[in-house]
Amino acid sequence: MTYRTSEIRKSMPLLPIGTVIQLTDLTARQIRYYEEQGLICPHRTEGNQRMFSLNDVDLLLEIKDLLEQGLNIAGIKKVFEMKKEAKLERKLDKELSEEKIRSILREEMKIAQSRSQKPSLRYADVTRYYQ
DNA sequence: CTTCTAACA
DNA sequence: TGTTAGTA
Repeated sequence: MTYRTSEIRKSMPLLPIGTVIQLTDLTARQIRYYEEQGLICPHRTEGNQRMFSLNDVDLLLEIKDLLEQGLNIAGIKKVFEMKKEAKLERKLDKELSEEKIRSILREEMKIAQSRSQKPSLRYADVTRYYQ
């Protein structure tokens, strides 16, 4: 299973608030309040009922943990924003390295083609990973 | 019976 | 944050 499909599963809104209460030991009041403060954003059904994903549960457990460590809502917001920035940076780094790999493969193919009309074994290997 | 919003002794 | 009232 790919990383992306597992992320889709974790983002799928499946749990009603009652289940989340059991999973987190938070009260309904607390969960709704954290949403009101913008820390979480659970999906809503047609009947306006909240449906939480596994990611939402993880987020709530993290909120609970940070709260127990003495942080207030504002502090938690800052922590989340920092994580968001860190994710963005890692994404940019990843994209850069992938582009780097592609450019190397392009060079490899040029070299391989200039040496013979028939693709070399190495050239065949390379093309499997290119586009 | 569960969940939602709004309000407050 | 707890709790309650009145809904859906």
